[in-house]
Amino acid sequence: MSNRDTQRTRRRRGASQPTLREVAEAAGVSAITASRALNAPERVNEDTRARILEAMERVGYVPNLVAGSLASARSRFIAVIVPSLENSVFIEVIRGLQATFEARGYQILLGNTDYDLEREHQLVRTFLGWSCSALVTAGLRHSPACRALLEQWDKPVMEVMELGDGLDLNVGLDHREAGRCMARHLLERGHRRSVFVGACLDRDYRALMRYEGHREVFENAGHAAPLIELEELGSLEAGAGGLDRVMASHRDADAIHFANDDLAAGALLHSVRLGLQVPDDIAIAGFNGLPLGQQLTPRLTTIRSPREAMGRQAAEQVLRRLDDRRVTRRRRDIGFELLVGEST
Amino acid sequence: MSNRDTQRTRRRRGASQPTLREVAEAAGVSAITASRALNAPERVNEDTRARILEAMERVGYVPNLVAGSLASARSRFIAVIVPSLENSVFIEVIRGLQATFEARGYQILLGNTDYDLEREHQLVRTFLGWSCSALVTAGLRHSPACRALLEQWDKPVMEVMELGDGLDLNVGLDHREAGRCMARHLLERGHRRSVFVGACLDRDYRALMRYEGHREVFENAGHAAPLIELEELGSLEAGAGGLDRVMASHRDADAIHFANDDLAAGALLHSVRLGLQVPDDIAIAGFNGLPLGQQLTPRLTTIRSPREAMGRQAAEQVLRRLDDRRVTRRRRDIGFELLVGEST
DNA sequence: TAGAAAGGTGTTAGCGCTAACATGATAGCG
DNA sequence: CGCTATCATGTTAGCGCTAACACCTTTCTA
Repeated sequence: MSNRDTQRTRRRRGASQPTLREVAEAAGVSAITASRALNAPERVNEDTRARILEAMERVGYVPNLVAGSLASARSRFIAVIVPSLENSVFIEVIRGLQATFEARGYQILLGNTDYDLEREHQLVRTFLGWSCSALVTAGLRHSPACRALLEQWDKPVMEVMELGDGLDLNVGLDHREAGRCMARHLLERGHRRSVFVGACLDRDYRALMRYEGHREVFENAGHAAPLIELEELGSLEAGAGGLDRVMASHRDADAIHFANDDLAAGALLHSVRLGLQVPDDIAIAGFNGLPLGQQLTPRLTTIRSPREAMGRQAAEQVLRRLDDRRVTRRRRDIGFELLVGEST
Repeated sequence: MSNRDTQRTRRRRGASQPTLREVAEAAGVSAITASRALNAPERVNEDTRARILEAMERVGYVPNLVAGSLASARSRFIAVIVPSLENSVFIEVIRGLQATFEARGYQILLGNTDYDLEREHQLVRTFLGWSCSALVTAGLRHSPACRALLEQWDKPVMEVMELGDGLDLNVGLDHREAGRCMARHLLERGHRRSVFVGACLDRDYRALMRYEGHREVFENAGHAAPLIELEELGSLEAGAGGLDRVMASHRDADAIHFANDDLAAGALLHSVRLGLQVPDDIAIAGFNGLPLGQQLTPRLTTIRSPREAMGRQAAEQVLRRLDDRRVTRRRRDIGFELLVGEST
């Protein structure tokens, strides 16, 4: 008796939530049967299961998922790591991931690196500590320590956004080719003196890859491929500023290839204020295929990348793996589409 | 010996990650000291701590946060529940929350209800099962069961977006008053025949509150306050369609008060295509204060709500509570600002 | 009709960590 | 010098759940 009292004083939570054991007692079964009623219904007799569910309802049982994860050494978490939440591009990928994973009962753990590889490493460590079922990260670049950590991890790792030699699974598009594609289009339209305008290209290295594709095409055709780098990653205001800078420094430019649609749309809107005719005075092209570009007059020429679909496909590949089904291709090119508007 | 063998065969994970116990052995201390080296450094001698950290580094220790949470009955999770990820408004709030919580070492668990209160209840149950430290949810409306669950929960609950009688903490703005504010502005500018255009007002009930404020002002001034409801929540295309519908059904309208900036901007861009003069032929007003509206010509009259700041303030209030500091006001009006452009 | 297979449930022993209490050493004090 | 206070560390006992195995019953098979 005194022994029992001692034990009781050492309990952490006096009046905590009802536990599975209490539910089991209320239903006249063992704890493991109650556990199975939730996690493996097909292994429990139907009547027994109904009795257990009724007991759960009655006592107000809320499963302790932390305890379940510890015991089973897995959680229904999917770690998702992106470099930024400012950029609508990542939001759309997240949306695709979230919809697909949530429908299958997985919970997303969202991490934001702010374009810092060290921060990514730290997030990966934290997420591994949560026994995630899989990890999805934007991009193929990681710190060596982070790469090592992920390589020795035995669960699916998915890298999205770009295409290349990845750790495990990969769904993305070829940014260099996208840059080439737009450059070819500009040449076809007769624009020879095109300026590429990007921002923070050290962090937004996918935009840099697009520039490299652009430069390759222009230089192969015997033209220069000047580059202007802005300070702000992607906003309408920055795009307006970009147009001003091109007008000031490249007075003979006949086209601007912007790193993204936010910049391009900002420039297009600004061109109205400056009284410039697009594309006659200057052509404007973007990247992303945002709806805004299609609502402007003239419509923005851009490249649409299926971002939500990318998230969805990535999630499906990961789920295949989690279901122990064969993953047909570890690397999957999601492609892109040139949308020709009247701005070029 | 045979006993030990039996035990060994019953282990779940043969070659699992190194545990705290192994780190402790490597450093020549007990497990609890190693635990304290991470979670309560001030309670461990500096040299001992350095030795432990070095051992962790050496063996590649990754803390098992699931086990820690189970033992301590708390996690560093903050549940965040929003009705949609399509709407940039929620994204911005999430950004504010995320930045503030992440800086303090909390991890956000993001849930999307798709405007379904039953789904919200389910998410709340799941999140409580993860021993979250606090819960942030968008809006004051919940299912009765969900409300009951949250009321008996003993951790901070924060409701954001709107202002009113909440469960616990509340940071938001008065949408009815915002609707009144814009309506007064329209009257001041001489617009008497104003149409309110919203979308899915059963789900976007905050927009409905703005309409009610709008109607109150117009009716008190002796004018009608017609309402048109669109099918799509907020997109440029839907806004263009909204303008068409107003032109078709209210030929004498002199102003359109849109439920949000996406719709309003869509209409403004469409007005160019229709050859309408804004505001002379028709005035256009929005809500949200998106950057896009300020880049259009004419600039969009709208109401700016400080959404990222709302997220940040909400997070700070919750952190105060978690730090056991006094929360000065449980309800906090974040306010709004009328941005007058040339579109009215 | 014996034996195997399948179905349904229970017992036991942890998962890896930390709360609570315990202990020993050192410092501070009159 | 004995007393308490503080610091640094250790021992013990779970947190609530599920994997692994065990066992009994019922059904199927040859």
